[in-house]
Amino acid sequence: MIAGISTRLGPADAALRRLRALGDLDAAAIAAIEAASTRSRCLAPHEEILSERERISGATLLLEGWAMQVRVLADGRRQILDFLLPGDLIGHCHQEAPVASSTVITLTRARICPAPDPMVSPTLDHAYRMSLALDEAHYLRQITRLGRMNAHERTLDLFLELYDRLALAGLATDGSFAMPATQEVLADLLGLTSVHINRVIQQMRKLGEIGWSRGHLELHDLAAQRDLLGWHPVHVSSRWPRRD
Amino acid sequence: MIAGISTRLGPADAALRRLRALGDLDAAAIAAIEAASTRSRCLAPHEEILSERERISGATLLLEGWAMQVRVLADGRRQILDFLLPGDLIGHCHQEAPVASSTVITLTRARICPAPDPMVSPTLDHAYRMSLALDEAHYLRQITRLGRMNAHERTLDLFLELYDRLALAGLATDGSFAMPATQEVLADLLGLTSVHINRVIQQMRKLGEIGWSRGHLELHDLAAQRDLLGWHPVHVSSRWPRRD
DNA sequence: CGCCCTTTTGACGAGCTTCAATTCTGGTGG
DNA sequence: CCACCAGAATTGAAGCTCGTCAAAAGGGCG
Repeated sequence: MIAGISTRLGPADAALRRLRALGDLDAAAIAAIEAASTRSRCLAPHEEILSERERISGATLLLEGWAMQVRVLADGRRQILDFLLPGDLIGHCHQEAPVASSTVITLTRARICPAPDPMVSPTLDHAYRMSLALDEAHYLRQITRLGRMNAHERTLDLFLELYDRLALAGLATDGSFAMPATQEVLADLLGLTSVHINRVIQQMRKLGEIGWSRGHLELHDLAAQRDLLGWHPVHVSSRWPRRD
Repeated sequence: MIAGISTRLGPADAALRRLRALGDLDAAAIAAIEAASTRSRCLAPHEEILSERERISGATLLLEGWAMQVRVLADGRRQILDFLLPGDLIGHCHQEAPVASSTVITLTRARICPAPDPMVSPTLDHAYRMSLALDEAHYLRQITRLGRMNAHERTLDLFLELYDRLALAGLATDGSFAMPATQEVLADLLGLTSVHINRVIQQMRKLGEIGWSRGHLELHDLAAQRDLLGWHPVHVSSRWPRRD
């Protein structure tokens, strides 16, 4: 079992919570996820899950821990495209003979398992599609962050995104959550240097916007920060439509 | 007919070429596209095709002209997320009851039609999936551009992307293509100001990297520029697998 | 021909980077 | 239990890229 994660819950617990939040799952879907999670395997930090431009064998479900999609330029500059959190799908895509569009590396110790086939239940298929739509929303948000926000806004906006995403999996409440990324990792995601991120973070602490110590992040006024950044709930689609 | 576009070709010509480049289309697919293109309609520049957070009625196919996915911050800052070029699908997504993830506006005069239902042919369905995968690749490329490239690299990288995308639809050859975007539009896509874009462009002209006048852009050494930026062909998937 | 949008230019300032050194922290072994 | 170590956070000084403001020049279309 991974340190810092409750042992009273099944290994798929957070992931299951997230998928259920994306759409009601029927018994078949839940059983399939629980079955898949028994074939999970544990990864150390910085282990590669997918390699850019290599074939993907099948979709993977991230059960515990964080991972990141990464792209590295010829001269070594690194851009982190997105974080992957418990319950996120890795290498899930739209086509046969798929090829990884980016490298995926664990950030922390992590547990993964093969993602159950969406054919087992239309509700699971729906949840997967929602997950894909959310991925796209995250990319668009990241583009906006990098293109048109300053360092302070980028950092705050990222924290708000992480809070909402982790809350889906039950891993964040009351504006606070476990934050395993280093400032250097944040810098590579936000298109900044770790030195500058550090200065921004210190200012945010001074202003009382956040608290961050020992891997635990606290957002002090969610509502105020959200409308500072023009937040509105991500709403990619309605719930799984029920037949009346 | 739209000025500057050959009148000897059907209105769906460039779009059809692009989709055929994404995977061999069978007769049913081609017929469906040609049928859909007879129900096309013409839009003026700056007309809205989709509105963020509103319901999408169905996917749209861009036949001629350019459009752009846009997001506007509360204080008016604008980020262009991506350009949409002839043959691109608009509002194509993974789920029922879909909601637009961003606003889509025409950049030039444009012609659109309802995208034919992918159910008419598995080859068409495959082309649509390829198109989705390419969209994702464009987002990731845009994130990398904004996060880890300087102004000069961003501009060059964008031009190379546009060249490759337009070439798919037969709208670019020998390193040159019609470029309808203003420098201000480029700035809003590349996360810069139009003043700075202007200075970068002038430098590129002086260095002999590009020529750009009267809406026509020329890249002077594709190969050299490509490996300057670590280019490699976008390869999201194999062609439609043929049954042996 | 004249208007409006786009491009271009200049001067100045701010935000972020770079480099380098120092302090802190959590984990390890004696 | 404490000394030690490596990675992470922090600090300072200096400089460059890019933004801002403002004004002028160009170019296409009615």
